[in-house]
Amino acid sequence: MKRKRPARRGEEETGEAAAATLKRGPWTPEEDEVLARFVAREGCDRWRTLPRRAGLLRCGKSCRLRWMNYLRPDIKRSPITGDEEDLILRLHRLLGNRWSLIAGRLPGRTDNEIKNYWNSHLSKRLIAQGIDPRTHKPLMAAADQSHAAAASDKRTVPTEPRTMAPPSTVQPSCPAAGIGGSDDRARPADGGGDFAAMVSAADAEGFKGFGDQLCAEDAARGGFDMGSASTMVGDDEFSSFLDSLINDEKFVDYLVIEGNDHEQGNGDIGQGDVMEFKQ
DNA sequence: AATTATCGCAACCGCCGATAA
DNA sequence: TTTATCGGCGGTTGCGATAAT
Repeated sequence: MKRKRPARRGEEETGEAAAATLKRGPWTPEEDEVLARFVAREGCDRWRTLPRRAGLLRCGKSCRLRWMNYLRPDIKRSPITGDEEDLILRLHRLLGNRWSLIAGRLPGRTDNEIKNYWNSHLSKRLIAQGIDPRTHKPLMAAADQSHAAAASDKRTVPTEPRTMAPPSTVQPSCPAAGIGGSDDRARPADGGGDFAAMVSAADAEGFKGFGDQLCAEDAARGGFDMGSASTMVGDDEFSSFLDSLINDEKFVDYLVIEGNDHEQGNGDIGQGDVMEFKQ
């Protein structure tokens, strides 16, 4: 069930009243300079009042976005490398469309950049190779699955509510902070990225450590929630956990898939399954 | 050379959970 | 306890650049 947004807030920042006074559209170099200077001088703790204090005719959201996605000094301008692309693929398979979480693992990259790169490059390439970019499974199997899912539920995306980590685990977004990584909410992957199943599968195939701990605690609670998990074990440990999943052989090998599953149509990527993903 | 289609990126929109009042 | 505000997120749109016809 969607929560009704308070009208006042929307009117304030994005509504017609604001549109009459606030500037929109592409940022000018002058605006960029004003914003960058102001953030360097005053910091970026209160985006809502920042434009007024800085003398910008933009809404706070717009300023924040411009800073986060373009003006921050630690942003990489270079094209996404093969290694980064590989990491994006693995992380997307683990996390689904959790772009900020994915960006948190790629220093210098923003969630918007990764999202755009995924939508314009990687998802198309996967489709061309017969792989469903949402599930990372062969398209035929994915189609079967979604068909089955549709029969029981109109939605293919889990309707679980978001779980946001406490502020203590949320990194600041000012210059000193890394890019991305502010999303510790870590919902289960949208559309087929069933993280609990994935962790269990990884565990069943030899993954030990956090998988055991998280699954056991999850079982006790009656449901797995990666957001809680990351909070529960702390950022460093969660980070290590993620690293271990990313680097796990199972996910390294996933770049190449054997033809068997295509024929069997079960879509599962198990041990020995190798998914072709070459440029 | 002109027109149309496609692509990629920047920015916006609407929603959410957290939190201050 | 309730309500308003805030920061942050993912999804979507708009537009300029480029390619194709």
